[in-house]
Amino acid sequence: MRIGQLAQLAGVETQTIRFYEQQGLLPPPDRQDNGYRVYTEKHGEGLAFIRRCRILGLSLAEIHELQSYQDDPHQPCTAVNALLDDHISHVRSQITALQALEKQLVSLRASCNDDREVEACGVLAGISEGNMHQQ
Amino acid sequence: MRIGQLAQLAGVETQTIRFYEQQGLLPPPDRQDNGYRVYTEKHGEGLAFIRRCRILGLSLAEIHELQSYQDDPHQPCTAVNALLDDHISHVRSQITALQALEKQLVSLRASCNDDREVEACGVLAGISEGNMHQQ
DNA sequence: TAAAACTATAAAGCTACTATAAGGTCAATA
DNA sequence: TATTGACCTTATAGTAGCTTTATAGTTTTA
Ligand SMILES: [Zn+2]
Ligand SMILES: [Zn+2]
Ligand SMILES: [Zn+2]
Ligand SMILES: [Zn+2]
Repeated sequence: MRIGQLAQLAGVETQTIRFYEQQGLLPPPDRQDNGYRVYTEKHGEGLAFIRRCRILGLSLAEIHELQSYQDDPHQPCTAVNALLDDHISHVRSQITALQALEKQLVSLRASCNDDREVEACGVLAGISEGNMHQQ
Repeated sequence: MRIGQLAQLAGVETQTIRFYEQQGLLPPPDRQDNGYRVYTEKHGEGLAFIRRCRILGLSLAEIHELQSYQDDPHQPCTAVNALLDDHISHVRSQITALQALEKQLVSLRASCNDDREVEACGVLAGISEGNMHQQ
């Protein structure tokens, strides 16, 4: 299987596959005489794993870490679970931060109705005057 | 006022100020004979405006847009308000996406207790098997 | 046979900075 | 006077995760 077909199966661009190889997330495949990469089903599974991790918001470094655990199947899986716990708290703190932000933005927006001149815009005034309760 | 003092007042690094100048967000200040930048209070206000926008999560492009509205103070402020509305919906959709993500991650995490081997880890199995209800 | 479609590598671009390098300027000190 | 230290200058590279572009070689199709 060549790179284009693998890309189509996985729903990614060919460059993304080469990028993952370069980053050490996909093992370098064999090459044909002309230099074309030849992929096996294993590569397909590896790529699918990476993509599902990315959909879950895991960084390439976190994926790399998961892969290193997979290479040692008889270790306890504590580290895997811990990685996920950490990631969940990443996500939760992002949510919290964004919710606080949303509140600020909504209150800022409420300080202006349309049909004003820029000079009198409540939004711009709110930003300029800096009466933003931080954090 | 030189760059270091302005930086301290605004709570940013000097490089950040030069960066904003380079990006066209801060007007190029006058220079002393030795080439040092000399800032006025106007620059301080401009920088404070940018920083408050950044705290609100606005991109440099959005800030640039806001500045262009400020240059035309007698226009109606509809566009300003619209920009903020757009940004609020950016933030809201990020929140929604992250909340969905959190759900997936929590359910994935629940599929494993500690004290298993990596081979039998419910988390890794959950990712590998791809039984993730997308979006 | 010639164009279309595919593959290859290398390098730049994206965001919003941050960090590093290599050097010039200035006031105070030894 | 020489030197230290704090400040300033520009230019360049690094961060994350790709995407885009450039340039070129190969295979497939019309
Ligand atoms: Zn994470
Ligand atoms: Zn307004
Ligand atoms: Zn926005
Ligand atoms: Zn586990």
